[in-house]
Amino acid sequence: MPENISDRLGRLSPEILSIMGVYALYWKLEEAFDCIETELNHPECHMLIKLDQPKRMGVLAADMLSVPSTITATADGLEKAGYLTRERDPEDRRAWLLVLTKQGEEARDMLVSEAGDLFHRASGLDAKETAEFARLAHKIRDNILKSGIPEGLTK
Amino acid sequence: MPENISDRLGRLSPEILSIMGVYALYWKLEEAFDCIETELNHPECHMLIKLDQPKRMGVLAADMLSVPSTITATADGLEKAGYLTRERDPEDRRAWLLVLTKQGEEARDMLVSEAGDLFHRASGLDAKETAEFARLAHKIRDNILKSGIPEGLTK
DNA sequence: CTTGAATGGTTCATAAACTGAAGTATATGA
DNA sequence: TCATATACTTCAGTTTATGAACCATTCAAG
Repeated sequence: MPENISDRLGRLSPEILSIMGVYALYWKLEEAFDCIETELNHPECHMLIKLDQPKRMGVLAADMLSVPSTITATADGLEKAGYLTRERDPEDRRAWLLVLTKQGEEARDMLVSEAGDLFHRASGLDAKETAEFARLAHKIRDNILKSGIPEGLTK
Repeated sequence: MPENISDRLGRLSPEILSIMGVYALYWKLEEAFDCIETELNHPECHMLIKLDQPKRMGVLAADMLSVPSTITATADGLEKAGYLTRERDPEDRRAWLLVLTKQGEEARDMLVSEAGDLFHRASGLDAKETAEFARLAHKIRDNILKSGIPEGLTK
């Protein structure tokens, strides 16, 4: 019965098409994340990927459009499992820097490479299309982080 | 202190850039969804948007990369609130067709228009870039639905 | 027909994830 | 030095998602 699943979407606006594509990809990636590193749950994977360098928890919260308490919980898990350590930020001793351990670095490298692979398989895009998609996605992310942090749009 | 939030991502692969962009956009859209129709929660919004025509619950589950029990719960909420009705599919009386009511149609129209607006504001893309992004996103979604339904990759 | 297996949804108990409000410690400015 | 703001933590409560067992209908054989 699932013959015409990707059905007549022609009349939908580019914005809705974009949103549907983004949601499909997000859901697919989340689903696929289950199958690589059983040790880690989703938010831990997300945080690990973002820790390409030591970062303050507040920065991560902004980066992940999340709130401090969520970041605390996720960091707790990663710290307890030995993937990172908390170090006081010398520039502001109220803040913590999350620093990956050796184990954390290795897990992150693995994750990043797996995720790249995943994107490739899930999206089905070739190199040129991927580059173009990445360019636009990067631009979108910049715009979101720029506009999303200072104000709040509604709250 | 949040001066260099969108920091040196130059060395990240296009795949990771894409993923980060997709996640940022997804999270931003989800956050923004909170602010339009307080009556509806997120999964209900998603389902409503997908119901551009009557659909079977199984089709929706495939479409949303979800499982039947989740679809049941979401449909229950929408039905109880008067946005849709269940009708037996005449072609297979085991299956239900989810059909939007007048109220559901109106809510959907509003949502679709709001979501389009949201995408516009969140992404910051111009019309040409949006069209290109939509083209790639649509292609990605097609690929995911095509490959995602039959097999399962790992399970 | 009648039977057995497959399919479309539902129920329910549980787990995973997120959040806001109140609290602690440090910083900053008057 | 004191008041206020910031960075993070704690915790209790909500929301969301899920798998396993279940019911009803269909389909394919005999």
